[in-house]
Amino acid sequence: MTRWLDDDELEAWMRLVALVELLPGVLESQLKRDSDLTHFEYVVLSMLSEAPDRRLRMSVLGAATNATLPRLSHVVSRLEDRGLVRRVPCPADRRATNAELTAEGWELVVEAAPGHVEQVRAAVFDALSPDQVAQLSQISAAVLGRLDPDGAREAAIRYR
Amino acid sequence: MTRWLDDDELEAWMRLVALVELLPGVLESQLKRDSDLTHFEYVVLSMLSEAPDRRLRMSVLGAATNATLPRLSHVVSRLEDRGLVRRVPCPADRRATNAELTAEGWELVVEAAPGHVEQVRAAVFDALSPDQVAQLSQISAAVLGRLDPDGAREAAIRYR
DNA sequence: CCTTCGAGGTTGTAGCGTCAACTAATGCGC
DNA sequence: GCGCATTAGTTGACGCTACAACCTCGAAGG
Repeated sequence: MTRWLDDDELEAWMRLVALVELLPGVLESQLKRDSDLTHFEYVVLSMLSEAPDRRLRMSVLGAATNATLPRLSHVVSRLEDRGLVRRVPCPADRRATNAELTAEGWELVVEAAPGHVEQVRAAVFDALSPDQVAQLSQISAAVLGRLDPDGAREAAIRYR
Repeated sequence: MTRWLDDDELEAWMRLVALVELLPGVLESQLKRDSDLTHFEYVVLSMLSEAPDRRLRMSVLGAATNATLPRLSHVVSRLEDRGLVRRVPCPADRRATNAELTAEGWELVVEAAPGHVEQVRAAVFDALSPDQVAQLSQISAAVLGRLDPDGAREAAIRYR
């Protein structure tokens, strides 16, 4: 009945699972050590830093970072406590909240970015040929299409 | 100074991050719903089910599943409470502990496996051509080499 | 032997994410 | 304009993971 994975698929799957298990930890530890940030916190700050007026609506930010709203809300609260982000009620729609990067937040991302990018290079891109980068991009896109049939594709905001 | 990511790298990276963020959730929810298991719990049970005598030392199991020992210990405790796994002190080395799959544990994996494999197909392999599967395998291996310079490669125990 | 060091595991705590419940505001139908 | 469903977001409780402290056993050196 069940179509099991053949040997090639199995090997690919085992490796992908290992990658998914290990990659986050590697990113976290560098960011935590150097900037006291979670990778997800970094992504949030980074997204804000690229947005017009360094400000985004919670729901947009959530979609852009692939996060649930509760998760984002909690994280923004922590960042707010640290003075890196500010919550601003949206005048247009009074249900909505805008998250806005503070000056300190901006400084922290700017200072965290180089180390993070280097870590990403060291962990991922230094191991891949240009062809493989293109393949990875295609493959990820294809899988994302399955994982998240709707949005998430417009997370194409600049990451830097 | 810093070598930023070029456009292709950036796109690949954004997609990979999204994949790493979303894939676990998709796996978890199917397993949780159908078998009340975490993906990691499933992997643990699965590894045990393929091992000789359905038994492995904690440290070996930890290496095979890319888990830290504390994490594994906690998980095994939970599985033990549910009667799926049994801890057996190792007679040869009295520091060591063997985790052993119980009959109930075996039954649960056997019954959980088909649904899980189908989910993996639906989420990943159905989206990829055979060439892409091979590419993914290569790419993952290359990155893993950076993430985990030593072991983890011998996680080649059968997954089924 | 006896000491010391390292390996193998377990336990406690604190932090992050999820889920469900809840509040508040919008907009649609009539 | 008045309900009612829907959208936006927050909050609290619970579960899982990481990290650090700890304990026990084995092995190596003298």
